[in-house]
Amino acid sequence: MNKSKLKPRMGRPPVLENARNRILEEAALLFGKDGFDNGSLSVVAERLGVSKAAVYHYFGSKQEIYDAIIIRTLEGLLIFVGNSVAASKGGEAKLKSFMTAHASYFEENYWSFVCMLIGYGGMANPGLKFEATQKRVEYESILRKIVAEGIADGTFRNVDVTTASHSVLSMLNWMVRWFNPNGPKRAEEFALEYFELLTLGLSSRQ
Amino acid sequence: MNKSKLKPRMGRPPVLENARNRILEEAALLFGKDGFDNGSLSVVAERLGVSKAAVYHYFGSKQEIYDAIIIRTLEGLLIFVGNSVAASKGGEAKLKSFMTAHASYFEENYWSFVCMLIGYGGMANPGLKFEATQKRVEYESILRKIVAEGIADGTFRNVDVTTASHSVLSMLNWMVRWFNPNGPKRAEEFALEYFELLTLGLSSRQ
DNA sequence: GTCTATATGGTGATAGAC
DNA sequence: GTCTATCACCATATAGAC
Repeated sequence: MNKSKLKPRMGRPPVLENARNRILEEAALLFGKDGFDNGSLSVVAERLGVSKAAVYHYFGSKQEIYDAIIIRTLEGLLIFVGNSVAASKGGEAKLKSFMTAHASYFEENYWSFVCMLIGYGGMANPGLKFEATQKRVEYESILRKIVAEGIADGTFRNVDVTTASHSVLSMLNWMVRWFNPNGPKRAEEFALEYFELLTLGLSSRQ
Repeated sequence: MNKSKLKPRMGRPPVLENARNRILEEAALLFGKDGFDNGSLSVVAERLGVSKAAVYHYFGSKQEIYDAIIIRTLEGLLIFVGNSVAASKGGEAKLKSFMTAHASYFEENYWSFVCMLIGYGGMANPGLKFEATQKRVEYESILRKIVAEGIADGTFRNVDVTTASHSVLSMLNWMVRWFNPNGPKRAEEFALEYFELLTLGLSSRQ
């Protein structure tokens, strides 16, 4: 008999301040933990205290949200690591800066970074936005330049630039496998240890 | 009017020979390419020419199929790499064997391996079967032993065993990011290059 | 052992009121 | 800008016939 709604609206619905950013952050947390497919936008909406439809007001699709996370994370990485490297002089110092800055940024933006790594292409993801691919190439080229210049000025041995660059990125990115954000060890420490191992080498031969 | 089925069965339905294995192979291919969530069992069934229900006759759930792929792949890796290492003498030779055998096995069992890497735990997967975790630890301990013995007999510098082991596994596993199964370069070549770089070091200092 | 048919449930996405 | 309500879809998984 009672036709009135259970929860009559008393006024205007709450406005979501800084909506796009908050959605991206919540989504990154969710996708990072549960994966892109398992992370539901209903949960994102719920956590922000709005409806799912409200989320769709700001982004056209789930994929669009994911892409935005990746692009944003890559952009930040590029700037942060780029600046850090630029502030160092000499091949070894630059390489060390690259590695520790990368690790720092990874830890600081943990879930977004995890998001990026799991959908990173890697296993041949053709849907990846061109913009992201471009930024990734740009990022890798910073590292390649460090290695190439180090070889040119005699700081580094005459190794293959691609092999060396890839091995650095492998160690840094696979760190997600060992790193625990709540653990005692900072990502930067990992990076430093890798740096020393890689530059000095494992072998005791001279 | 015609009540007869379009495709009346002439006899017994086809028997799926070696059913479990064929399901695992087809599923590994699918999961590796599309991911666990996107890979549908309907497709597996279709490709094998049976119904989805038939697949469920052999496995209780989708997760069970996935787990079986991982376990099987890890078991094979453990045996293959273990034998290869055992056949080599000396720290450097053993490490080289470990790395090249790992790469070989990776290439030979490409899609299953990709399956394993994407759901590998890494990003804190609590659902991972205990059996898989155990095998992973066992596998890692082969490598740790190589490094530790190499340090003990003076072949290697006195590095941190965990750091060194992790850097080796990082390079090998993140290879999935650069390796193209249809490309000109074999996985073993990657591994060899990483081996040389890691043992000799990047720096030209003596 | 395999089939057809269906239960069940959750997802992304949309329409239209306010 | 946000809501409620709902659509359309497709997945896993199951029941029961043959």
